[in-house]
Amino acid sequence: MATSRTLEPTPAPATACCAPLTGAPLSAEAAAALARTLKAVADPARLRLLSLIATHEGASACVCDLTGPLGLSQPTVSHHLKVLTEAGLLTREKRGTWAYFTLVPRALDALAAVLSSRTPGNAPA
Amino acid sequence: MATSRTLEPTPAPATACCAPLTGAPLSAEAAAALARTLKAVADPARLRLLSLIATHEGASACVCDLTGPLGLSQPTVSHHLKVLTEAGLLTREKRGTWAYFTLVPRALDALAAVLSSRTPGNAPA
DNA sequence: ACAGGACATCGACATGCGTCGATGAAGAGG
DNA sequence: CCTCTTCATCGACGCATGTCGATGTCCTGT
Repeated sequence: MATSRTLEPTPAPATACCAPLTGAPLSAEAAAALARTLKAVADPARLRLLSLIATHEGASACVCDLTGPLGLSQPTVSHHLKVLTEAGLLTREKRGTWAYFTLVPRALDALAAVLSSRTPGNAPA
Repeated sequence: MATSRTLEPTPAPATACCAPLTGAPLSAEAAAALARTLKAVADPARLRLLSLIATHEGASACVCDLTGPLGLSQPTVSHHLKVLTEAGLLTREKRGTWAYFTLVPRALDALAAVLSSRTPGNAPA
């Protein structure tokens, strides 16, 4: 629904950037944004997808490589991959007939940093 | 449905303990357990609850302290606190008429550690 | 004993979400 | 040109979940 069409594939910037969570009370907007990203990860199928892609050769895999291990239909896998991509956790690259999905390196770490009380120390890169 | 009834209030031990996620493919059971804990956190109201309790004096708060800032009804807040408690993220302590909720120190960090590719290095304690 | 406050539970409602089969679009190959 | 494979989208179904008002339980204070 929304207004009309969301053409941008990644409206959410992976995470609310930097909210310690245990440091200061979250605003309603920050909580909603963070929850949206967390909801993308809080699913068994999507967790396994992230894990499968991460451990795959080259850290990238196509849909046909994932339907088997997951035991889900191709449309369902495609749907989950879209959710993860829109959450900023995966990138899609079309190579000929195949679509290869690669996980965004820093995305999961950023999400983890928000949850933990942290002290990130230094910028990783 | 599961089998029948889960009488134990905390069936999930906060997290699947130690699953790098980006290290080896998750099993269906591990993914389900991890998703169950993540689902408890993937909610705006519950994220704000965690944040409010963490930043509260003594890192513990009663229900009456939380309904106001959240803007939700008392039964709803009580429900969310129950979900967080059953996920192993909060502990409930009844003091007289009031019920004080405190967040389990290591729980969020453990969850964050599973998400990030990490390198735990040393036990944080 | 009685009244009042704090919290949990119950039942109900609306919405969201995961899953599938069927169909459509895009490219590779004979 | 035609066919086959790969993937995305559509429509639909059923279950899970967030929210509330009403009610019940426990404790405190008069």
